[in-house]
Amino acid sequence: MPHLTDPRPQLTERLREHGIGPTHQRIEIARALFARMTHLSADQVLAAVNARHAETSKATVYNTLKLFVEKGLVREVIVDPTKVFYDPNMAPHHHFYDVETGEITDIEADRIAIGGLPSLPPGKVAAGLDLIIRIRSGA
Amino acid sequence: MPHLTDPRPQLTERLREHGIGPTHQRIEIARALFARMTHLSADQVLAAVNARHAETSKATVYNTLKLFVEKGLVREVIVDPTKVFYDPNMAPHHHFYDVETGEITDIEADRIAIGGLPSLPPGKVAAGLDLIIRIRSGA
DNA sequence: CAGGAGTCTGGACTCTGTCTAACCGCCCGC
DNA sequence: GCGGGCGGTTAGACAGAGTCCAGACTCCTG
Ligand SMILES: [Mn+2]
Ligand SMILES: [Mn+2]
Ligand SMILES: [Zn+2]
Ligand SMILES: [Zn+2]
Repeated sequence: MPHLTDPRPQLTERLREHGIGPTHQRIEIARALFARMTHLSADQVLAAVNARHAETSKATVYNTLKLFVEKGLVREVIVDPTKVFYDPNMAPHHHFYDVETGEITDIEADRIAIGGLPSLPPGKVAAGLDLIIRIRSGA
Repeated sequence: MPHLTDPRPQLTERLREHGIGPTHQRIEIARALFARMTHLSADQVLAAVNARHAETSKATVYNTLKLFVEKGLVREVIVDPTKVFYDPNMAPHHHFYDVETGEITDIEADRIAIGGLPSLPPGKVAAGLDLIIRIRSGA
């Protein structure tokens, strides 16, 4: 009996709740994201999942991350022009992005008030609102 | 005598104000951006500059856009995970991003009030604040 | 005219992400 | 048990954005 509870049954349940068939690879990818609760790139997910021994291909990591986004299990964070990060925190929130280190930090949404949002162009609906505060080490 | 005034002297002056030596290629790249006053990708700049006949290499377009950003002549807009857009509008402002068409539209900064910004991590200074409203065609 | 700093360039290269066609594994009907 | 079917996985080829490099060009200066 492991000291800490095995997270896999919880992850399996979470995948099912989102209409995602829980395969071995999908559970491991979800575990990489939800165990750390940090912002990981596809490459970092691939490395994390295959850390002990090769389990999952690059194609499956990309396919699965796209599926997770479609199903609302994780969201994309677009701050670095060279790669997408995946965020297991689905609560409304914003981000600090350190342009020197690449570090991404959450900002709780209710700490920030955004007022006077303009009306959307006709026939359009909002699909998301991203607020990114770019920071660097002090002058 | 051309019907409209030649924009090149004005562009030359603008480059000099930013400490950028005004070469032929740099003037043409600046013209592509400031004549249109829209958000262009590096590829679109390359195409615009070479529309009549080949004038400027891909390497020079990338080098020059990076130089323009360093010198504060234009800014990057990071909304599309596959490419960077360059924005000649340096006034503080935000963006609509249509996730279906890729269209980027400006939102004047003074229409939006952002309150309760959290204190920055210690030793860090703000390098920029980006607000992106992702939109798509209505349900 | 020689030297040198700054700039420009083709093309090779890297990296992220996509695609394809084969393959695997599980379930289900027989 | 046996044969299909079907969703899922895979290696590796491929595509596109962006970088790097070594050579060439431009222009100024001594
Ligand atoms: Mn890129
Ligand atoms: Mn990319
Ligand atoms: Zn986050
Ligand atoms: Zn803009």
